[in-house]
Amino acid sequence: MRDIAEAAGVTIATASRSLNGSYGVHRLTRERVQQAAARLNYRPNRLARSLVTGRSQILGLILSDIRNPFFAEVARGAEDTAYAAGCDVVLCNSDLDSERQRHYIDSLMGKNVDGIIMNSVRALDEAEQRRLASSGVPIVLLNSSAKKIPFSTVCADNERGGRLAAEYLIALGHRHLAHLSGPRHHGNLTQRARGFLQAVREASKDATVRVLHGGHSLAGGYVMARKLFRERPGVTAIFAGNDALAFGVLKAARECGLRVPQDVSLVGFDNVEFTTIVDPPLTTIHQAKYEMGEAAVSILLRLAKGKDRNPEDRVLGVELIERESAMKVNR
Amino acid sequence: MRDIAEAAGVTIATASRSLNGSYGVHRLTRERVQQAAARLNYRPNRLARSLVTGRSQILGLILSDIRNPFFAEVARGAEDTAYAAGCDVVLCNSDLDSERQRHYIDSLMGKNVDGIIMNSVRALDEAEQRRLASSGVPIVLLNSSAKKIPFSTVCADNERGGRLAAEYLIALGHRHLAHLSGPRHHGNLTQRARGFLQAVREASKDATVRVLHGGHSLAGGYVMARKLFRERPGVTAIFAGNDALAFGVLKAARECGLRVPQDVSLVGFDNVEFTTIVDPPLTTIHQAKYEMGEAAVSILLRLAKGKDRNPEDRVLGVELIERESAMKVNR
DNA sequence: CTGAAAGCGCTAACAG
DNA sequence: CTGTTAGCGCTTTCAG
Repeated sequence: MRDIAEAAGVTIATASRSLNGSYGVHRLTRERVQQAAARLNYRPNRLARSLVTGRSQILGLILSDIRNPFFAEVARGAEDTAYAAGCDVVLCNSDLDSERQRHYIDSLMGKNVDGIIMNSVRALDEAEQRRLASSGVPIVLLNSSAKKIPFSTVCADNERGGRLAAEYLIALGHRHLAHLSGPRHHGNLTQRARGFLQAVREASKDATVRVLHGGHSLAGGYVMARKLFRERPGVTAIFAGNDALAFGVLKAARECGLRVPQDVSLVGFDNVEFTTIVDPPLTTIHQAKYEMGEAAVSILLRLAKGKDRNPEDRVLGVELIERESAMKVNR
Repeated sequence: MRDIAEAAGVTIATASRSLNGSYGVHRLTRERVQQAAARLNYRPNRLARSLVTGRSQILGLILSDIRNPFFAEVARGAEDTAYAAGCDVVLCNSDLDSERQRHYIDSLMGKNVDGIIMNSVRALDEAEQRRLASSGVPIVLLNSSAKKIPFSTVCADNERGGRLAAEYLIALGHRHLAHLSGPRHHGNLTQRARGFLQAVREASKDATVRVLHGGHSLAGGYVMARKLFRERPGVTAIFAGNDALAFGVLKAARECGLRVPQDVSLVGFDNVEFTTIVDPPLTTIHQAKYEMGEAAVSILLRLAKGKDRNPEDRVLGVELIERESAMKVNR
């Protein structure tokens, strides 16, 4: 920058003013500076700028695992809107591990990030959560925090999604249900389970539902489904807490010689792209993943502006997508 | 930092030395400083440090689209090794768009990143590529650049993978083949096509292969396959340039009432997780995706160390994974 | 409208 | 072993 100031015959202060929008520079001076900048193909050092302004144009994105297509979609939505706003996003895979989450939070804050998106904060104890919330860095969570700690949140109406699945399966005549729900105390999955169970009870006196816990991805669904099929408890329909789990079920079913949906109906949650190409195409609860990323970033950006710092909760609608993995009960 | 220096009764310089590893601080002094730091829960400002050291502990990752499971896997490998080395990675989705790539390169360099991983640099013209290569920032590409521009590269042996697919299909008796190859001049896909075509020619005089170009993801494969099936050219086997394309083929086949592999055999490339859960499980060429991310970062880190700045080319092996989407030709 | 000067938080010579 | 002093590249008062 010193170079271009010299080349344009001004001081570095005027150069700075010319390059940024700040008013109060003669039009001709500004043009001279800009030309000099272009000629020397000047690239501003954003670190230096951040050091003085206190803002970094960097957002943190702490997710369980980017290999989960759900998160990939959220990440893309987040990145696109960050891009539009001139921000970069740093990607952090936490595996929901508290150690790793702490590391990232520290690291991000040391970089003066303008905000952080986390899919969950449950791995941290309450004191840490409280400290996080009051650190001054805008934070948005991708599940309903439900706690008295004032984080912003963006999430789908998980409970409603669970209800939708239940009502659908009950309407198809199923009475012996199973629900694969991933790890206990996993925010979103827990809410889906709650909605599902409530709706089943409300809809039918004689329905039974067996709830299994395990991993939250394909492998977990596979393991739980194997267990379920081995014990042959006569369930005719399964609601998987997410599509990855449902894919695991599909795999297990094929291996066990069970046909979906003839032998067992299956409903997932998320509506990831692959639901359309598996066989049978998966009936599932749609949630707006890309839009969640968008929403999270836009909240962060608003918060970072500094005006109003009130947390915001945004809940996105869900919708049953009927495909071919569920059918009327046939016994 | 001033605060903890004061609290420990030393100058800020000694504080700095105590907190970093630099030798030459009395053990007791160091301990005092560290305790003070802990007590005031001090968090170093990494931007300030970067400003003076010139290194940022940030890596850039410019990919087409993180929603592609292949890239998600690479990203995870990259992020894990970056994490182990105390680096952050900023995620950039380029869609292979040159404008967006330029933006990210500028932005990353403005942040003094220690290195950049790009899946391809073909969208940039040669002058830009050359400028990039000589910018001083370590760069590694995820395809073989093949150009005289000295980028480091990490990629699978794509040509060999193509050959493997060809030899396999020919051995199964197929003579009327099709290859879905994505966009023209897409580095990796082009190499796979070359290997495939060469091996077909070498293996059989009377084999024909129809090559189609189009998108490089599920939707593209779907469109190409529809076209192919509509024209019914009697092909008995398809080699898709990647698994996403193959999934598109599967979808199109189901819609057209064609059975895989009875009516048409299918081989993919990548071996993403979903190959195991589609029906039929996809026979494909495995490439080490996670390891590519690892390798890319480790090269970057070595280059960033500053010692030897020679570019490095790492090519990872491939392997045919036989599942159920291909069988002996039956006519 | 422009220049001079202070300083963001930290590291790295160079003395002592 | 520790303190003093520059300065990384930029923004931002405060004067003029």
